[in-house]
Order: sequence, then C-alpha cells, then structure tokens
Amino acid sequence: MPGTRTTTVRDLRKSNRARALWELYMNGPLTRQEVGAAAGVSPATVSNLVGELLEQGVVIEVGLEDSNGGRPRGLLQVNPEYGFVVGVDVGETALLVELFDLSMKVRASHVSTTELARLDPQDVVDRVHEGIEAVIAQAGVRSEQILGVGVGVPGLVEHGNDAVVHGQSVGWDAVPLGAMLRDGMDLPLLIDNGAKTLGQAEKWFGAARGSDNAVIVLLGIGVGTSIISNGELYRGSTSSAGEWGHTTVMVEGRQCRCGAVGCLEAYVGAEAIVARYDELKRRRVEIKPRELEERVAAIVTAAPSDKAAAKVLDETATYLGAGIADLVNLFNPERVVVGGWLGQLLGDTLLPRVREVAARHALRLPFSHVSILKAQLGKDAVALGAATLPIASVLSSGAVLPSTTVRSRLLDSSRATG
Amino acid sequence: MPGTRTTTVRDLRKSNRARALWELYMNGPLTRQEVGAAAGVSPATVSNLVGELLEQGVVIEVGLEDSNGGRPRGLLQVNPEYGFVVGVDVGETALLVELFDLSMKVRASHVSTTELARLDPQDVVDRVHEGIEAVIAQAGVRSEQILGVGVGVPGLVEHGNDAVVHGQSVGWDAVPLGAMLRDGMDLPLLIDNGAKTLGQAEKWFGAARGSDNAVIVLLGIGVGTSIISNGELYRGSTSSAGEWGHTTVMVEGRQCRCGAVGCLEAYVGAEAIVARYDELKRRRVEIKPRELEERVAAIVTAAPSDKAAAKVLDETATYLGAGIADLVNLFNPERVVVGGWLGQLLGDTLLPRVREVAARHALRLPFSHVSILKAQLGKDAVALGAATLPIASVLSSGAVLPSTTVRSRLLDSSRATG
DNA sequence: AGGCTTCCTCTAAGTCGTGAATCATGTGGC
DNA sequence: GCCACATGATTCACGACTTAGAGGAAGCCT
Repeated sequence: MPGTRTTTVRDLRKSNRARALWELYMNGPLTRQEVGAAAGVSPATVSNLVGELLEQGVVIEVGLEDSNGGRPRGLLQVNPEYGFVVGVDVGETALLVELFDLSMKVRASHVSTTELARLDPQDVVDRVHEGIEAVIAQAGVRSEQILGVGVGVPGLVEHGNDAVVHGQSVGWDAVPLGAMLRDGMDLPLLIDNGAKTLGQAEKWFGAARGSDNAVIVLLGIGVGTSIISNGELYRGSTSSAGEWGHTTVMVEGRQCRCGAVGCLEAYVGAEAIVARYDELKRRRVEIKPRELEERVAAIVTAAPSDKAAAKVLDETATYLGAGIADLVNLFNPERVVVGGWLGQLLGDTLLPRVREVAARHALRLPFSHVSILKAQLGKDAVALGAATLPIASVLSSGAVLPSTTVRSRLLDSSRATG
Repeated sequence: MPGTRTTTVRDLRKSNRARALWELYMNGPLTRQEVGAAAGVSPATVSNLVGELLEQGVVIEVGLEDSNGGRPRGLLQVNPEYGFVVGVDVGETALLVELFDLSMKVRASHVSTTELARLDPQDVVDRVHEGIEAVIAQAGVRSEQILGVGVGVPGLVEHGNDAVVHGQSVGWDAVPLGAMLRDGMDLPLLIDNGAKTLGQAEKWFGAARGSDNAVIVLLGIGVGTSIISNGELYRGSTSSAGEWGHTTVMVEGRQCRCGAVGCLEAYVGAEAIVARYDELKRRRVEIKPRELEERVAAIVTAAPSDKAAAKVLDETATYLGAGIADLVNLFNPERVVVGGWLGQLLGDTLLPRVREVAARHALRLPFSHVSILKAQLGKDAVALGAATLPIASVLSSGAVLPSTTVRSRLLDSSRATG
C-alpha cells in the first residue's frame, strides 16, 4: 500500500479504511480484533469501519470462530463478488485476457495469437478491446461491476501523464498505449511491464508471498526482474528499474542483442542457451522463436552423454548464480524467485547448482538471509499480476464507492438547503 | 521521511508537524504559504503549527519577504541553535568526531588515529566516548542540548534490537557496537554503515541533493554504494543492500579479498589498482595501507609515457563504467554520484571515459535519464552524514520536546485529580 | 490619514478515533 | 430450564484535529 498522504481528519478515515481492507484482502478471513491490531485502531473504530464496509458490500461475514466461553468472533473477508477485474498479458506471441473475481478465481478468459513478427500497436489495442468485451460477455457480468483493467506489456513503461511503452524486443518505440487503450473504453486502466506484473503476482499469491524484500527473476527470451522493496514494487525514476538482463557479467564478453557485450542475457537468455549449444556442436541453425521452447527443453533433458548440453547447462548455472549473487548483494532480499517459462524449465535441474554458485559469489551475511526458490505460478501469472493492479488501486482507495460520495454530497446539500 | 503510521487524530498533527519541519529544514527559509503548500495543509493550520514551533524555539523567523503592496511574508527557518548533533566517522585508520549545529556548521571536531592493523571494538568505543566528551567541551554546549549521536562504521550494520556490526575488512564479526556505545552514554544513538551515511550526506547537501532516486558510489579500499529510492535510503531486509563491490563483472576473473572471483572490487578497489599496476610492471611490492593513497595518486598523475599506468586507468574506467551501467539498469536512478577518496582522485581524469563506457553498457532509456557526477563533499562526509541520522530522527518526530510531553502529562493529571 | 493589498490568526463547525459503559451471544453449572 | 459467567461487538460522550471564513495586522500608495 503506497504511502498515502494523510493531512486532514477525513484522510485519516480513508487511510484507516484502506489499511483494514488491505489486511482483509491479503490475510483474510480475519476477526475484527485482528483487523484492529493490524490496522492499529481500537475495537470501536474497527466496528465503525467494518459496519460501513459490510453495508456497502465490500466486505462480508463468513462464519464464526469459536471463543472459549464467550460470544464467537465473526470472521470477515473481502467480498469476492464485490467487483471484478480484467488482466491482460500482451505477450510476444500471444495475447491473453482474463476476467477474475476479487478472490482471483478466473471467471472467463480469451486468447488470441498473432503470426506477426512485430506487434502492431493498433492491432494489439483492437485485440485487447475485443478480448475485454468477450470476457465480460462470457462471464455474464455488467461492465459497471468491472473495477478496472490491468495490462502487462513486454517493454519498459513510462508512467507520465499516460502510460507510454518502449518495447525494444517487439519494435515499439514510445507507443502511447495508455491513450490508445483508453480510447473507446471507459474502464479504469493500469499498464505495467510484464515482468513487474508477474512479480506482483508472485508477491501476492506465489513464492514471494509474505516477503517484503524480494526479487522475482523472469527468464525467457529476455531476462528481467521485478524488485519488491519494503513490500512495494521498486520502479526507479522512470519505472525501468530491474533491467537485470543487461547487466555486465563478463567485461568484453559475448555480443548481446541489445548492442552491448557481456550482458547476462547473452549467456542465460533462451536464445543464448541454444546458440551456445549450437556453437559447441559446431553447427549453425537458425533459431525460430516458435521452436525455442522445445529446443531448450531438449538441451535440459539431454542424455548425460551429450557433453555439449552438459557444458551449456553448467555455464548457465554459473552465470545465473553469479547474476543472482549480484542481486543478493545489491538488494539484500529475503527471497529470490526464479520464474518465466525458461525459469520453470531450468528450475528443477539447475537450481541446486545455481545456489552453490551464488553462495560463492555473494557476501555471507546477505546470502545467509536469502532463499532462492522456483516460482509457484504458471504461465498465466502475467495476466494474474496485471489484474492485481486495479485491485491494489481499489484497496488503497479504501474502496470508496462513487455512489457513496454522491449520496453524502446530496445529503449535505439537502441539509444545507433544508 | 519514513512512512509514519497515522491512525489517530493526534498522530495527524504529529505527522503534519513533521512534514512541515522536514520541508523547512531541507528547503528553508520558507514563507508560511510555502510550508502549507508543501505539507498539504491550510494556512490556518500552518499558522497553528508554526506558532507552536516558534514558541518552542524549534523554528525562528528570519527576515521578511517583500510582497507587492501588502503585508510582507515572514520567512521561517529551523533554528540552527535549537540543538546540536554529533557525527562520528569510524574509519579504518582514523576516527573523526564532529559536533554540528542544526545548520551543519562544524562547532568542534576531534581526530584520533590508530596504529593497529585491526580495530579493537572496545578501543574504538573508548575513543568515541572520549571524542564526544571532547567536542561537547570544546563547543561549550550542555549535553542536554545534544539531540543525538550518529556513527558511521566500516561494515554492515544489522538493525535489530540494537545495532550489530559485521566488518570483514576490520575483522569485526557481529560486534554489538550499539550496546557497547550506549553503555556509559545516555545520548540518543544511531549507527549505520559509513557508505550509507556518506550517501545521506550527498543526498542532503551534496551532488544528490533534490534527487529522489540516486546511487552514491563510494570508492576507496572497499567499494560500496548507498542507494536512495523514493527519497529514502534503501536498506533491504538486513540493511546490507548496496554491496556493489562484490558484484561479479567478470565470471571467473581476478581473485578478490572477499574470497570470490571476478568482483568489481578486485578491479577498481584501491588495492586492486595498485596491484594491477605492479603486475604490469612485473614487480612485487608489498602494499602498505598508509601509502595506498599516494601510490594511486602517482598512477593517476603518471606521465603519458607510463604505459602501464595508462593501461590500468583505462581498464579501471572500463570496469567502473560497466559497473555503473549495471547500477543504472537495476536501479534506474536520476543521478549516480561518485565519491570516496579514490573517487575524488579518479574523478576528473576518468569520469568522461566512465560515462562513455556506461553509455555502451546501459540501456538507452534509463541511461538517458541519468547524470553521472562527482561527489561534492570531501573527506568529512561520512561524519557529516552520520550527524544527519539523529537530525532525521528529530525531524520525523516533529521535534516534540520531552519536556512538553511531561508538561502536558502533568496538566492532565492535575486536572484529573483537581 | 485613509484606502488598499496581502499576510496572518482567531473562531465556529464538522469529522474522527478513543475509552468506558452497554449490549449481544455464546458456554457451563445446577 | 434457568442463571451466572466470559467474551465479542457496539454505542456514546469527549477531546483533538483541520478547515473555511471572518476579522486583525502590517505594510504601500495616494
């Protein structure tokens, strides 16, 4: 929950309400007492706040908890049906749109693939709009029930006036995706980098859950991270923090597709792994994006007799270990979570070796406090994480209904005139 | 200013008071209107708050600002004489204790050097106590006027119950420095890593001033950083974030004193620079810590005919550039500030080359938003930064006088009993 | 002096969270 | 079946806070 600025007495209520809601969402169901302890308010205030939230349908009471002798504690929870959110994963080869309820149950989903090598922004926008309409229809909800739409994109997202996307790998240069998506749709819209939305998904529901300082590593064709610092996504000054793939692990090393040399991605990116294998086999095979996954899988599962595969994997573990050690030294996280399709593929085989290498390269103290884990969520994590964006926004606002505001304003004026 | 949790109406005032104070301290002198705008409160509240601060002597009115036609605006400022702070720099070879007023004017200072190769904790503690008494006497202030003592140490500082220091380079393993210093001194005490205090000094008063996302690099025998994220020091889970010196820039590269290989420090640390020079000259010279600085200086200022020096410097720029590019990619700062005695020494000669290398290695978007600068503060920056620690603490508390609390409590009880 | 402009402060009103008292809702004993 | 008991939840009076708007303060110009 971002540091909401609290200056007036009214802000106070909003902020307390938001804290209670976050707590209920993240750790619910909870008793009123637990909410009070977490939000730092008295029982009286909890009662007051919860009463309001119950009345507005944001929160529901789900069962009772036995107490030894006295009145049982009521268990509270955010109402999964209070509203719905849409998460969109704009991938390099496919576009996934999913509709969730607030408990993150998938209520509808829609996939569309593209044959284009480069993504055309307008085409993407049209498909997103189409997908959103499709999932709303499919789930049978009214569009007023949609709290917002989150979009995860491949590339850096500048959050200025409206989101602008720079996606080197898909040929996007300063695409004003925010404005384009908003045109023809009036749902609240939030856009972020796909690696960051995946990170948020792992933080909320996956392997980084409960950790306030974590680094989620995304391995695929590209190599990125999502950094959680003090419980929040770390963005840096222009939201491009966490570009781990192009950190230098070998001065004057291999050529990277970014133009520089010695980048981590030039060693552990999916294309690099396959290319290094082919080099060892002294053959030149053109790498087609569609086949990348099975080619990497073939290397991972190769027979022990395949010396080239063994060497490539060994080197990959070395570079990955060194790279992760850098993250541990610089960010001092409690957990490093390795995800992305390539991460899932390499995980079981390589993780023990990666841990060993990282232990050698990282400083003792920070390393002794870190766990290096496999991601828990699967392929849809980017869309799931994208859907958390509008949820975070709703929770931080305290889920104040526009209608409530209008109502109280009407009451005010009627009293003023009456 | 850390995210103070505001739940009750009283917290509200405290938080508004703290915001106003921070603003006045950082950007003063300011008019009441400016304070109101910055703190987000109405003129009435500013008047109220400022009145209290003036009465308590925390803030003073310094002159008037002309207005076009009306009553002139009063200019407010934190009272430099409201209290004093002590900053201590526990260096590897010398110990510096300085006493500052709130405007950071040095009022007294005390140096003591040591001949020991390894620092003895109890010896350091004694010297610190001695130094503090000396500067208090020298400045002629009463110890009640000391708001607190900040200490910058070489090594990682774990902020648990009380500060515990792990200083590999000085042979400290889990030294409970907090408890040791507190014993025999009852001033408020704050301890942090020297690189971090230096970073805070540059952020408050130096080259990183006004930047909410900055990385301050400290070059010396060791190589560290201090990371400012969203205006605050980034610590990570165990306060050891920013250990840049032992990130890997060359897999399977040079041996580093930390035990690993290929660390940045093994290339650009002071000892490494001299060692590499000696290797090129094909000679083995024992490096004495005392002579390190002049030996590096000799390399930097060597005649162009000294090919070995040129090569060492060139390589240093390459590694430093790559390392800084990593920081830019990972943290996406607005500024990178290069400091430390080695940084100062290398700065003018090397910085242009470092920028070039960094530009090649960093991604375009984050690099286009970053400035790579030399530090502005000199050798005493660690002590200066250490002294900012208690100031930050006072500002965040809103400078609520203990006496005030007692007084109001007395009033309460007298009214209750009366 | 008097009007004017601008800054500052005082007052009344509205909102909030808290603590103490009260109400609600269960268990266990008889 | 009834009543004491324990504990959770709610209500109410109170103090504390910020704000809007009115009024005072302090300088300038005519």
